[in-house]
Order: sequence, then C-alpha cells, then structure tokens
Amino acid sequence: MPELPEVEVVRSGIDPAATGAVIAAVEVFEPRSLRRHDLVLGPFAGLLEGRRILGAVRRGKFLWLPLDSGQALVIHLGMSGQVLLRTPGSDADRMLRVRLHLDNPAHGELWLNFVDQRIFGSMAVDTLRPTGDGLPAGYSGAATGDWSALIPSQVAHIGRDPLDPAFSAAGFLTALARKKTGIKRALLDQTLISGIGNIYADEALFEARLHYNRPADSLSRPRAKLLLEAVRTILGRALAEGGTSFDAQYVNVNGESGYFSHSLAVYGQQGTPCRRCGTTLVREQFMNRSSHLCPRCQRLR
DNA sequence: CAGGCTTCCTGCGCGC
DNA sequence: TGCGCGCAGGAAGCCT
Repeated sequence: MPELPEVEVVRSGIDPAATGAVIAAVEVFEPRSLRRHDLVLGPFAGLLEGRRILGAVRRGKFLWLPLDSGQALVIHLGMSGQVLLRTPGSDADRMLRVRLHLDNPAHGELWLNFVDQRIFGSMAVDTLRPTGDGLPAGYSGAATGDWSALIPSQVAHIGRDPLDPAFSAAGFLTALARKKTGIKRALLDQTLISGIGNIYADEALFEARLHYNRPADSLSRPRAKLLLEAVRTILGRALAEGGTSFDAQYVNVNGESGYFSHSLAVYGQQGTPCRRCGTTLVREQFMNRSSHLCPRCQRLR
C-alpha cells in the first residue's frame, strides 16, 4: 500500500509534467473518489478548469498541487490509488476514477489519470493556509514559490514526516513519551509522525527489535531515538528502491510496477525464518490489522 | 479527552 | 468449475 516512499515516487514523477501545466478539462467517472472535496468551495471540475499548476508538494502520504487560484488539488492514494500519466487518446485504464487534461507548455498535452480500485483514495480541491511555523509545508524537490509555506486545510493536522528537514525529532520523542498506547499505534498516528503505514511500521519495529504493543511511554529516550533511526532507515531504503509494492497495486507514474517486496524483512513473511535468528516469523492481529514480527527478537517483556 | 473501534470500498484468493 | 465469503488497510468520525 502506498506509504511515504511510494507517494514520493508519485510526487517526483508527476512534478515535471504537472508544474506549469494548465488544467484544460476534468472528467469525473466516480464521484465517490471526491469524498474529501468540500462542495461549499464550488464544484470540483469548475475549480480546476483553466487553472495553472504551480508545483507538487508532499507531506507524509498527502500530495497536493498548488494552483494559481490560491487553492490546491489534494490527492491521497488511500490503499490502492495510482496516478498515471498518459498520452491523450490512449486506452482507458481499468478502474479510472478521475482524469485531468493537462496542457504543459514544455511537454504538450497529456492526461493525468487517477486510478483507484478500492476508492479509499481521493481527490479534492482545498483552500491553502499558512503553516504555523512559516516553514515549507512539505517536500517539493528543489522547487519553491509563494505556495511553499502554505498547506491545504485538510492536511494541516497531519504531522511532518521524518524525511522532512523541518521535522522535529525532539518534538516527536517528547510526544511519544507521553503516549501510553502501543508503539505501533503511535507510529501509525499521522498527527504524531506521518508517512508510516502498516508495512513500514512492521519493518521499522523489526529493525528496532520492538514488539508492536510495547507501551510508547515505556521506551527510554535512547531506545526511542533508535526506533526513529530505524524508521528513517526503512523509509530511506524503500525510497532508494523506488517504493515498495507486493501485488502491483502500486504502479509508478509511468505505469511500471514498483515491486520490491523481496526487500521486506517481516511484512508478509510469516512462516519464513527470521533473517537475524532463524526463528519462524509470525503474523498476529493488532488494531484489527495484521502485524508481522519475530516472536524471539521482538518480545514484549 | 486520549484512545480505540467502526466504517467506507472492491478485487482477488481460497475453500468447498 | 463456480460460487461466495473473507481479507487487504488509510483515515475520518464516532463512540467510551
């Protein structure tokens, strides 16, 4: 499922095509994909048509394209969303939900297809507001503009991600020490730290040799620091590999499958030996979701 | 009021 | 072979 590395691959992939492009037309095939669009602002297509895209920004798993109207197109991939760039006239993608017709002064006309099997993802036009600290709202490559320190309203509550230069490790560690909940739940809390989903949470906990239900406030500061380092290592590694996917749900912007499941140490690896100690890895239910771990390396007590 | 459970969704895989 | 059930999970919202 798309987590920070996969979303960053999408962001960097569509950035050159989207930035500077004018949205000539919008086709909505599945209105449920606009669930997060607030109609008080106006109809989705009407707010986009004729507008120019100024950049491509990401915070955690949220992606947005600032527009010359002062608003932004917010994209969340959910668990099966894809953004595919296509040549106009090409065959319709399976489960195509929304299509933007882009006119890029450098690259000509192209289609930006939003494809989403399970419709957990969404597109929405949203207002932009200043970040509280005046720092860039998210990651946008080398590009900057008046929009850099602006964040969509519906993303404002999301915490910075660990690969964001403005991410505060000290702030995160302090907040973590106040949480009594299980450490995995804390890692998945996007207001605390963003970009981590079920796959990389399991991978990071394995790396840090921590049980998913270990109370967050029971970790010493150095231990919590090691966990944060593990998160950075796991996310950075996945990003370097181009994002992780295990069943071709995730496809990068060129339509090429990003399939790197072989690099996963525990996720989906139940029944196989732990690469550290050889103990058989297990899958357990936690938060109504699956958790994968080594029962020997990641003991609760 | 933090925490945790439920809901939204559909394609696919597996079992009978 | 075909059918149908259950699983997959990000995040909002509604409980307790």
